[in-house]
Amino acid sequence: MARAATTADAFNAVAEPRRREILDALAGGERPVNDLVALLGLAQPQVSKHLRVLREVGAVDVREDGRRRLYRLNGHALKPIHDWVKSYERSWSERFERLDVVLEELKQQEDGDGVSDA
Amino acid sequence: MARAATTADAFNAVAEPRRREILDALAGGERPVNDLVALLGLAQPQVSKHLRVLREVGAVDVREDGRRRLYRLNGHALKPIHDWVKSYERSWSERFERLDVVLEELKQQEDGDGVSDA
DNA sequence: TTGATATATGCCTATATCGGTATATTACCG
DNA sequence: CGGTAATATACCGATATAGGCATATATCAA
Repeated sequence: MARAATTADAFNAVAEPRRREILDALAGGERPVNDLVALLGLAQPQVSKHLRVLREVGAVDVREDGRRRLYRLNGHALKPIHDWVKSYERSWSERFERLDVVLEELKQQEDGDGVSDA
Repeated sequence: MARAATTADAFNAVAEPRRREILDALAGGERPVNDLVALLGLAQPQVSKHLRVLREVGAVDVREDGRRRLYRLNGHALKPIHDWVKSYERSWSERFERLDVVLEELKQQEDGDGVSDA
């Protein structure tokens, strides 16, 4: 079996740096494909392909405008990523480290206080 | 060119669901490989391979203990993911939507107040 | 109508997977 | 020492890429 399809979920779609760049560019607002081509310095077909992947996982929406297609960010598709990674925030956040210290102290007290059902 | 290596960065490493499961399991504390094998219901070699990928991006650390190897989570490697995805939080968070409303109102007032250099 | 512009798609190649199975390596036990 | 347990690695096969290039499609302009 090969690796999961990039269109399988947002995690896979976003693993490609170019696609993250595209999303970052779209964070500034709706844009036609050629704008992205110029901004990212990629070939047009590649940009279209990346946009297709992002569309398939729901990270962008398209709107027709004459011969142009305007792509818009739909950050909601990224929520699962945020939700997952958020639970690891305590690993690096000083804020959470302090919280852990406090909780540990509380636990020590509790143990010492003999909060048993005796 | 093929897809980027899973060891290229945390984004790629974490795109694989099994590896996320492994990290989730390690969130509970240090564990030997066989524990993970049992927990995830995967074959041992697969677990070892996934652990290798996670090690290469720094998401886990290993410690030797006799013939076992104890793996430990190193969530710090996930910070870049968190940092990136965090900026999209406003896309779905009601909290940020309300903030946007407030900011918009402030902007309206400012415009109406004629804060010009005239 | 003819041509130019904007975008999507098809085809090709090289590559890095991911799972499965067998095996090598190292440590522990009697 | 011989055997078993714990883990890593090698090899294989199938597959889904990602980029490059050509081209189809549709819209606008003269």
